[in-house]
Amino acid sequence: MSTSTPSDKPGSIAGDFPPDPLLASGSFISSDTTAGDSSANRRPIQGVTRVIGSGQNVRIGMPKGTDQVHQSPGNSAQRAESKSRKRAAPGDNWLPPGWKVEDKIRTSGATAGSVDKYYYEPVTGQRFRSRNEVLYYLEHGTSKKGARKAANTDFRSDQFEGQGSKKSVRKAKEPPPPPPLNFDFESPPEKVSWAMTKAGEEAWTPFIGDDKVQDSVRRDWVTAFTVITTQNASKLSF
DNA sequence: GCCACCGGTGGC
DNA sequence: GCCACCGGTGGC
Repeated sequence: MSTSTPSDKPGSIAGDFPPDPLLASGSFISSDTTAGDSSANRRPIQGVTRVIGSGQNVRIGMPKGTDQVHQSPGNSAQRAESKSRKRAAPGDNWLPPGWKVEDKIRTSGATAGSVDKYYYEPVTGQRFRSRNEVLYYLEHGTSKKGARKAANTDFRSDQFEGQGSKKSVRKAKEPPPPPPLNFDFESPPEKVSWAMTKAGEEAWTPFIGDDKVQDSVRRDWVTAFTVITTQNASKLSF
């Protein structure tokens, strides 16, 4: 019983939304969709899964009365974050707004009971298996391994970049193009307004003045934000 | 010892 | 061939 009342918020505004997604790191509201049947589930036996918005971390399930640790988030979530190898993400604070995290609990095998985390890109629904994969995607705009396919179908091709160019057809193996981090830190937009274009959806569209910000630009923002907060967090001096 | 990450594989 | 899942490992 998903209870996502589409019609609440009596006098909900419509003009100026306060929080700029780029500034609010882990805060995000997500209606509890996916009741566990939508699409992913081809196998007969499957573990409990839980999709949540970024910013929180829920762990549920527990095959067989195994009494596992009762997670106690506490505040130890600010330990080592510098290293880029393992054990890097305390929480999911590094996740850009809109991304979903799915905790999948294994139900069989020698590792039954352990949890796998999957990250979903908000627009395409692409799935990633680790923080590294997500960061790579954010920075390169593509995943290393030809991407596992998307689950969603909310494509929104950018309607620009004319230049009548012939879009290179993705070659099987081709080193990713130069770092696509395009953000002018020197002179960022003075004001950005975010409007919800689809009620009930997490589709916020940025506007600068009356001009809609290109989706590709929006992505650059996300990338810049992520890069900064995850790789240079301690040395900000812009 | 814990746990994030990724390789590899088996089912569809 | 695609995709979800498990196994195993290496870093902490």
